[in-house]
Order: sequence, then C-alpha cells, then structure tokens
Amino acid sequence: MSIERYNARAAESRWQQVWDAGNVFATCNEDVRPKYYVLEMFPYPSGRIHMGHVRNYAMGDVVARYKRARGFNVLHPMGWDAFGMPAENAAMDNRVPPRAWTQQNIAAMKAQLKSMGLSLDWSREIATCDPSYYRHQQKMFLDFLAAGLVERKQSKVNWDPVDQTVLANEQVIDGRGWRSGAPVEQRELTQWFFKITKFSEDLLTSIDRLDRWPDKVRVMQRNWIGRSEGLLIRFALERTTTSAGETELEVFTTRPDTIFGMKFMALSPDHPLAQSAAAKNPELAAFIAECKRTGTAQELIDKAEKLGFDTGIRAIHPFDPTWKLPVYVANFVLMDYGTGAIYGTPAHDQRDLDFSNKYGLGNTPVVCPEGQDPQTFVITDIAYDGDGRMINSRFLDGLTIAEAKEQIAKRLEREVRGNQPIAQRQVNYRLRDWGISRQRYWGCPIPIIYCASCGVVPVPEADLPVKLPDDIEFDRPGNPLDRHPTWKHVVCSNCGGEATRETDTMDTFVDSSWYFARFTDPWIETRPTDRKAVDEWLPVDQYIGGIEHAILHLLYSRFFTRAMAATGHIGIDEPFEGLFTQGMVVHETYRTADGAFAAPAEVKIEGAGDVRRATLAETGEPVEIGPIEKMSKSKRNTVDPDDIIGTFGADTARWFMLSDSPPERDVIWTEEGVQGAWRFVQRLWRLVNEAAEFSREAPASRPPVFSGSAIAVRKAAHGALAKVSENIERLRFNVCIAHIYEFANSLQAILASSPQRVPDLKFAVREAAEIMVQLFHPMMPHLAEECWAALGHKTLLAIHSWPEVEHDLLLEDTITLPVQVNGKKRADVTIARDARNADIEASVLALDAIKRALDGKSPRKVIIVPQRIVNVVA
RNA sequence: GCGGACGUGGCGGAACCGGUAGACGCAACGGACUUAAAAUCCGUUGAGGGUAACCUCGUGCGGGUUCGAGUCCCGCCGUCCGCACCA
Repeated sequence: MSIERYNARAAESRWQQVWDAGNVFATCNEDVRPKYYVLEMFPYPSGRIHMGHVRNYAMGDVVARYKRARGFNVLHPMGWDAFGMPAENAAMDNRVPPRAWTQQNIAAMKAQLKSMGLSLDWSREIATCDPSYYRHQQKMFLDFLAAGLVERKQSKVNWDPVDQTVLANEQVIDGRGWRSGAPVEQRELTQWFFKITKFSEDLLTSIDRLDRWPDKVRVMQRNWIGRSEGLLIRFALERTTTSAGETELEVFTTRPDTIFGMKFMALSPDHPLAQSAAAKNPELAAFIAECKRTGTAQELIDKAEKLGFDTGIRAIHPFDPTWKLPVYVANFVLMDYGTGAIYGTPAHDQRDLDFSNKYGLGNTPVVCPEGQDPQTFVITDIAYDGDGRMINSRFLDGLTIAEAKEQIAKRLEREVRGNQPIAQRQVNYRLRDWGISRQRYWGCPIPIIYCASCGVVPVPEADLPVKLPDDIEFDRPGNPLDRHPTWKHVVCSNCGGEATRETDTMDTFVDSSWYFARFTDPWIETRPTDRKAVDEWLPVDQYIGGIEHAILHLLYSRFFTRAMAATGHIGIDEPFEGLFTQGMVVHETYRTADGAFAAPAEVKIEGAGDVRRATLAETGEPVEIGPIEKMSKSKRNTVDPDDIIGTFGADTARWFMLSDSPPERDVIWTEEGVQGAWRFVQRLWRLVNEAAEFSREAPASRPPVFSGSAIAVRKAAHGALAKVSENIERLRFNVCIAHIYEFANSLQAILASSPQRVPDLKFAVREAAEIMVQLFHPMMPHLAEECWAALGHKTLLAIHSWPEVEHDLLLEDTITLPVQVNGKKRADVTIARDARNADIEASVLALDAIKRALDGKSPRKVIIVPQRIVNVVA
C-alpha cells in the first residue's frame, strides 16, 4: 500500500476555510461551561509578522485548543496595538496617511495570522486606533480625572530631540530615546500624568499574590517600584549662613544609624536652597549651570566625577548643637528622590567617601564589622556597608545597625521643634507618576480643552470621541495636530468662548493597558466595558508575551485595572492571573568579506561541525558565520514566516517553534530543525494512515480482554496521553513534543512488527491512532484534522473533547527496580508491584550480580524505596 | 555596584518531591532499498578499558550532608539578563 504525501499547503487552507465557515472559534459570553481566557500580547501592525509572533501565538494556540478540548469556554481574541510612531514615520517617508498605512498593515498581518491556523475569535478583533476603541479610553481619562487619578503638572521631562516628543522614564534607555536612540534632553513642560504612585504600596504588595508569574518579572517589578524605609530628618540651619532666611533642611535617609559618622550635607542642584543660595553667589550659580549641562546620558553619569560646591551654609547636628556641618551642592544628588538633599557618611557610602576624599572632609567609621578591633578599623578608599556593631556613636555604641536605627528614630520622633517632631519615619518609592502626554499625531487625543476664561475644561462626555482629523500634513517633524488649521480651535463647552484643544495625544502604553478588558465585550458602545462581561471573563487566565514587557506594559496594566476598579469599570485589580514570558527566536548571523550582513536565504551552508562553511548562493563568495543573535532587520538574520509556511506549512513552523527549546528560553532557528519537523509531519501522516488501514473494521465497542501486544499499544498511548496533558498544563511544550515522538516511535515499531490483525489489537491500534492525533492537534491542528478525517471521523477535531487517561493501564503488575550497591547500579530486579519488602530483599540478595558486587560480604542494610529503587549498603 | 537566572554528550535539551544521568530531536557514522538521487527503513553514537559478561570515570570547580546528589548546603569560577549616583 502506498500513501500519498501529505500536502500541507492544500490541506491547511482547506481546514482554515472549514473552521471559518463553521465559526468554530467564536466565543459566546453566555455559556454554562467554565471560562478560560488565554491571551497573547497583541501585535503592533508593522506590516508583517515575524518568527517571534509565530512562537508567541503558537504557544497561545496550544493552550487555547487544549483548554477547549478540556471543556472550557475559551476566550482567545486578537487585536492591534495600532497607534504609534512608525505610522507617522511612514507618512513622512512615503506620503501615506497613518490611518491608511495602519489599515493596510493590519490587513496583511491578519492574512498571515490566518495562514497560521490559529483558533482565534476574530469577531472580537479591535484596533486601538479605531474611534470605537479610543472613545472609551477618553471616557476613562475623564473618569480618572474626576477620581483624582489624573494630574496636570509642570515637570521636567525627557525630551527626544529627533522624535520631538516627551518620553517616560521607562522609555529612556541609557540616556537615549528608546525608539530614536538620540540622547535625551531635559525640558520643562506642562504634562498630563496618571497618578500611578497612589497605588505604589498596593502594586508592590500585590506582587506576592501573583504566584503564576515568573519570579524574574516579579523581582523586576519590585525593584522598579523600589520601596525603601527610612527616616525624614529636619536639620536646623545656622541662620547666619543662609541667604533667604531658611531655617531648616529636610533629608531622607535609610541609614539613620550612621548619624554620628556624618561629615557633610549635599543638595541637588535643583534644590530650592541651592537656588536661593545661588541667587547671591554667581560662582555657585555657574556650578549649578555646569551640573545641568552634564546631562543624563549614561556614559556621562558613569564617568562623572563627584563634584560639589560649598554653599557656606552650615547645618546643625540634631544631637549636638555645637556640631556644624557644611552644606554642599553636589552633582550626584537627585532632586526627584527623597527630598533632594542628603547627608554624607563617607565611611559607609562609597559615593560619600569619594566626595569626602576629594574635598578633604575626612571620615569616621561608626559601624565596625564583627571580629574587627574598633581601634584599628580605618576606612581609606573603600566604604564599609556591611553588618556590624556601632562605634564612635555615643549612646549607640555597641548596638547592632537595626537597634541603632530604632534608637535614632525613637529619639528624634519625640523631639519637637516648632510643634513638629524633628524626624518621622517615611517610606519612599522609586516609582514616578506616569507622564502620558506625547507631542504626536497618531495617538489617542487627550479630551481636554483650554479656555481663556474657564481654564482647563474636560470635554463633555456627549462630545466624545474627540476624533483625530484625517487631513494632516507631514511635511516636517513635530506634532501636526498643533499646526492643523482648524482642528484645535473650538468653543468652550463651559462658557461658549474661544478655546483650544489639547493637541497632545496619549502614550500608546495607555492603549494597551486595558485592551484585555475590552475583548470581553468589544461591541458595547455606551461604556468602555460591560460589567457582566468583565466580571465573568477577567482575570486573564494565561497571558503570554515577551520579557521585554516585564515592567512597562505589565505595570501600567496593573495600574489601569486598579484605576478602572476605582471608577467602576471593572471589579478586580490584578488583570493577569497567569503570565508566561517566552524566549526569543535567534539565528546565526552571516557576514561577507566587506562586513555586510547576508540574509539566511542568500547563504548556502555546506559541511557540518568544524568544517561547516558558508558561501553566498549566487556568487560563491565566502561568508563568515557569526554569532547567534536575536532575529533583527539590522543583522539581516531573519527568516520570513511566509516563506516557511509556503514551503513547509504552518504546522511545521508551529511544531518547530515549540519543539526545540523550553518555551521560556531562546530558540535557535535552524534549517535542519525545520526539516526535522517537516519530516515528522510526513511520518505522522503515514503512521496514522497505516494505523487506519491496520484497524479497518475494528470492533466498535471495546473488547472485554486485550492480548499482550494490544496492551502494549494501549500503555504507550495512555502513557503519552498522561504525559502530554500534564506538560501542556505546565506549558512545557518541548517535553510534550518529546513524548509525542516517543509514542510515535513505539506505535510505529508495533505496526512494523507485522502483528496479526486480531480484533482486540485492531481496536487498540485505532484507539492509539486517535489519541495520537488528538495529542498533536494543539500544535499541528491542520494535520490533525486531516488525520482525524482519515480515521473516518465526520466531525471536527477542533471541537472534540480531550481523551480520558485510563490510569489503571499505567500501573504495571510487575515492576523492574534498579538495584544499587552502595549507590552504584549493579542490577535490575523484576518483582510484583505489591511485593513485600522482605520478599524484595530476598530476591535482590539472590541476584548473581549483587552477590558478586558484595564479594562475600554481608549487607549492613537494604534500603527499599517503594516503586523506585533498592540500595544495598555493604 | 545592586538584584536575578543559568552552567548536563558534537549541538538543542530530558530527568516528578534527593532514587537507573543523557529521554526526545538535530548532526555524524555504518548498512538496506535504488542504475542513481531523493524519500524511507535498520543500526551505532558521553569518555576510557575489556574478545566478552562487564568494569572505571562522568552533570563548571572545591568541599559538605545522605544508604544514595545533576537535584540540598557552603565556598569559588564562568555566562547571560534586569536595574543603576535612589541616599
């Protein structure tokens, strides 16, 4: 019998049409089954999908198809993160309007996603650039504003001079804009902020509850929020030394225990006290100006010397009125953390020590490491920040650091100056409010108007959405909304007078902070969410995406969910119950002699191992094989999903993406790996057809007794079923695939041994073939449907339920235990599963190999681990 | 500097809660089929020793706990990632 090769191309589009026509993956909100919401991070419509998308969506689809088979009502939607800079860049480069450019890209990518055979509910598709989406975002902005969660304030912002826009702190990487790569400048602008810091504590402590998130992400979020506990101390200033009558200086410290090691105070150049002192001291003013010029670029910060300028101001030590401390302005003190002023304890802080050594301020160690003689403990170039006991610290001497901190806090809290305690305990966070204003066109308009007489006026709800105009000029950089002839001119909704619109649009991270909620009911027009739908579907049970969103997107979404809860749009505060961050797709790089990168498609590889060499396919020019790196356009080491799907089919691409590496790790794309996956597709097709042929006219009902080989087949099938089920649940797709290979090997071996076609074996083979097809269905749905039909089924596998494991089959009557002597394996013993220990011991000691290993000695002890192992201790 | 993860054959990786290390795939080698190729099938493949049954060594390095350690503990080395003048 010869079986025709599986034609992936034809079969895949055929099954995609069948699924489409049957509306198989559309999810209904009214359904009695338990819900399961699986979501992959929605893509930016750049125009083409890349292999990273294939990996991400293949994983999500495995979960979706598996959970569906498990009887869940699965929500698995897809949409487009459609606002953002590239559309504007394209508009400037190619004179295509951003909306048209975006829509074209969406259409192209949607076709690509469809060719992957993903079980998505396309009826819920949303695009964030659609007014039917962003109008609700505007509504929520207004609700947040009313609830005190939005603020307009002047602030120093990160300005990207190339993109001509403001960037969030998170979008500044190494002092450069995350998109343009241009060095970021500081500017004072009036901006809109979401008050994420209102939730600092809750965002931090709730991380503990996210037990289905990767530890890595949880740690990153904790660090980002950056809570630190300390003491806010009010230092008195020597009145005669201040220029504008200031009497005190507030300082935040996490190390109040070192208060007797203090040598100086330092102010940020932006500190008000520094400013007022500078007003009367031109040299100081010049120093401050110099500090600001240094900028925030990372290289500069790293290299920058600690510089200071003595203001002449003197602070008074809280425990000793005669102890005066010089107040410097220093370039390393940040204005926006704590109070913008610090006290310096050189012996125990490296920065303070560098500073002190430069200006000859000395140091006094106040913490002495255990076991070190305080008399000989001297600090020169390296500050000591470890544990120890207090020294040189008056009433603190001999205490631990923790005890000393507590002592200082207690004493200073009690002490009062001008009705106020001198110090209070304070918690500080690194997290800053989220500035969302962007000077861009292609984003969600901020629904605010500015009236000369009424001031800042929220756009009335009835006037929403504030729509983006389509007639836009992209002849120069900057924000085209600002120079549009009519768009921004409106009448004040309050007084009817002349007014102008806010021309800034929202950061695109706002768009992606709530899309998961909109998917639960994307049709409702009157409100952002239907409460019944969000309450039913949220939280997302499994969210899957790249680690690059570990902080920004996930933290913003967590904030947004809380803000939506505060304004009644949602009933929960954590949006994603399970999070999985998948690794990247990486590939070798190739360079020609002139240093230019060559694409994999242009390169021909010959040989293997050490003699592996590459040439340009067209010219034969030798090519150097470079390091394996993330697929990127600049390195030209990308592989186009369309090419792979066109050549091998979507199933092969999906299978390979899931098979080679653990999903959280990077996967190396190799031609050999894809070939291997493709061979296996063909092999499965043959195997299932052979099994179908073998089991023709198998009994419809289960035979009462199975013979030996039938039992072996059934054990292999149910063993694989148990393993694959377990490992899909744990998202260990590579392990699932190994078990499927193993199962295929054993089924193939049994069929190849040409057993007699007895009814019970026919039944078992048929059952095994069906289980096999169902096991690989989540990964290779098209092939699975094709095989399912080949097995004679008239209904779709996509809506078929998952097979049940027969656990009895997995229990053997006799088991083979490894037998060790002193921890080294010497033999196996086969014994009844429920044999008593005494019997096992007797059989073990009777084994020739064990006798030999014991060499006449008598065993001291025999350890029997039930069902696992026997160890004879000699 | 702070924080985190990881280190297993030629390669990707597997090994539940401490219990047969190397499943499964890739590559390689040998063979079958074929005029030939492709496809497919069979076999070998951690290192060393032995004709063989088998034996010795082996999960980055050094110690420790244990009947037993890839897995747990202590100390190193290396790689990768995140944050970074945060007081």
